[in-house]
Amino acid sequence: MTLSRLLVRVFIAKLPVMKNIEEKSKYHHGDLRETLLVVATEMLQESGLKEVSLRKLASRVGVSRTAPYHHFKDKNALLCGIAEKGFEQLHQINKCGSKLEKLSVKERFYRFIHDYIQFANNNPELYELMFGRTIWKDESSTLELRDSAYPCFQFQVAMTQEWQKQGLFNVDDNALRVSQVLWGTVHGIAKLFIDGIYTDNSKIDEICDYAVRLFLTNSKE
Amino acid sequence: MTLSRLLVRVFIAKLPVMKNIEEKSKYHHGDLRETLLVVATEMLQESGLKEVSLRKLASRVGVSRTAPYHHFKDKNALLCGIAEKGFEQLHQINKCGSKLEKLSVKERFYRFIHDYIQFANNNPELYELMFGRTIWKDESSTLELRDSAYPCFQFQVAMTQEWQKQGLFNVDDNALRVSQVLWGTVHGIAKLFIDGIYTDNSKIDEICDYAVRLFLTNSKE
DNA sequence: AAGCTCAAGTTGACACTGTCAAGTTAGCGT
DNA sequence: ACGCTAACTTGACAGTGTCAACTTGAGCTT
Repeated sequence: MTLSRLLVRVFIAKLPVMKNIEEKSKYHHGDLRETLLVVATEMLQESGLKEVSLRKLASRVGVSRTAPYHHFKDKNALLCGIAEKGFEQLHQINKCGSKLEKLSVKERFYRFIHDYIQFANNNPELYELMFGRTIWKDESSTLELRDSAYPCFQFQVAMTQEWQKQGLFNVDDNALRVSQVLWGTVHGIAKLFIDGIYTDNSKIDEICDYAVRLFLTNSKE
Repeated sequence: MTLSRLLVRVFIAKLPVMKNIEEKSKYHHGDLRETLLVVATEMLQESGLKEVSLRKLASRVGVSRTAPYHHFKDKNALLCGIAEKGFEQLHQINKCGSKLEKLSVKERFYRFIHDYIQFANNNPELYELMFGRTIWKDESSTLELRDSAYPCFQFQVAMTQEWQKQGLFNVDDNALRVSQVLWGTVHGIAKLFIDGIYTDNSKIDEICDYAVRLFLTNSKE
């Protein structure tokens, strides 16, 4: 939080735009867009989605209320920008998990489910935003958001195909459909925890275990 | 919508509070609480959660901005009131589905999954409210809400136990955990549709089929 | 070097929100 | 007939997203 903000400052310092090293009298901010994203993400994770307001954000960054509008069409576009980065993170996690070749397929499958729900639970507000209707319903998602989210979705289908090949699921089944059900399951469990309906976080691992078990009792591997 | 509102009016007419049949000069509304719930539900289903504002609601009911505060502590309490009725509906659907004794267990299981997702899809805004963090997170749920939601949750565990007894799932497995995973799956799929991430509604049935298949390939029945 | 352009930043304003405090109305039981 | 009190009212406040109109200043052209 303080660190990430510091990194932005360093980044700013490197830009040719800055006249001198001291940050005084900076009518032009330098890289306001990036700073807004970073600070907004901080606010999101600290106090939740409904606490993120453009005005508070602007004042926290030290800029006027309407300055953000020169970098984001509206609030929704800003939120899409935050979510974008979230999808890159999640995609990264999935890629890492599928590369662990020392593990058996079953173990990798367990790892996927576990890591996914862990990510959601570690970043509840970000996850809420990434998969919430705020940014998806009514065609409100940005093009850039879709560009970062769709590869993440597709990767999950690809993983499912791999699991099918390795005998975890029937190869004849439609991979997209299987993946949609699997994703539904992890998404649903994650949401029920995040939204406060499943309240006992200490049972997360146990529930993941059961999810794996229910899907794999009949697998060949 | 028009019907439900009419019913309320009829209800009002029956109340001794009303001085005369014509609805003029009604400083005291009669049954404002119920009317607010009905009209708010209409607004919710017509235009979505974020379009429901106390002020619009009040003006639509024909009452001053702050009148609702004499029947609901705050906006959250009103929303909880709406959700309450939703849970009673859902509970009813589950009860009906489990009573169809002509069907086989497998068919009843399919029926549960299908009906659940159908309910969510037919009442997307209501479902969003019922299971959203708006009313659940931060201890914001009303006592009355919990009184209507918990039985609904428990019924799903009871159904799971029944399915275990009938050989659909291992009897030795913890029913609560199995039910949590099953519910996670239907909830997740429902949410992904409602929130606009799964967009092709014509594939709902197919996805339900796969969900059932993935869970039941190893069942004894 | 002077001047122009145009993105980046500014203030003021508007309509909307939830909610509180203080006042008014009228139905009920005594 | 009279008050009590729940139900309902208006006024006010702080907060929101967003638009229109204005200012600033960095960088290119001449």
